[in-house]
Amino acid sequence: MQNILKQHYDFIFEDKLLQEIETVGSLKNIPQGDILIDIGQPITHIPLLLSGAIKILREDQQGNELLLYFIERGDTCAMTLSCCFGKSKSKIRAVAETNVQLLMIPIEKMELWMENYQSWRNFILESYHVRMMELIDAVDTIAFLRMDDRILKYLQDKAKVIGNDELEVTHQKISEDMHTSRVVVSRILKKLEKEGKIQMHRNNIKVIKL
DNA sequence: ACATTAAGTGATT
DNA sequence: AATCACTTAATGT
Repeated sequence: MQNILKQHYDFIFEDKLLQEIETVGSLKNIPQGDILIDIGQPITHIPLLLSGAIKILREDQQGNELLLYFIERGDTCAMTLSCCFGKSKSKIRAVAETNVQLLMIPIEKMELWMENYQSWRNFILESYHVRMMELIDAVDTIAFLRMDDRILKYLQDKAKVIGNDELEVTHQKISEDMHTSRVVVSRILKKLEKEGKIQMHRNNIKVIKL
């Protein structure tokens, strides 16, 4: 575990902080598909992502989901950070996109480290910034791109975060993430395949244009 | 062989 | 782009 921690955070955190993280943090392995944090849940820990990828979803009153963005290793969840400061509950749902390895830090450490470690302050601020940009990007995607571009972007992002251009996914699942109907997804995927951007098989889509 | 689930298609709004 | 109704194809039992 020391190794994994060092591997991703060695250049970010100072040695003393790394040691503290090690003693205070608890290592967690989450299998693919598990919900890490759901809407309305209070936040008790800050997750540091060691490996794998997480997708962040929003949900409407009817229970329809909408994908906001993915989080990759070396990142943390900005929602969690925001909740720590505001002492509010989660406004989003986080689902393990792949098997995920996390280091959970109790939120009590947040303020303490903010005061004592410059590297921690920088990390938090940087995370906020990066996440804010992601969110703007997500809004642009939803507001300005048409469904076919949105789906292509979705497939590319997904391929990127899992590090594999072969996606095991059904049209139905895509439609849920994109908040549209399966029929629309099928038609658009068909179009993308004709354009040579993807290849389709049952339960499997290969992304050509990355 | 049959049931189930995934994907394709035309028509309508 | 959404929805309906229906078909076809793949897969599990």
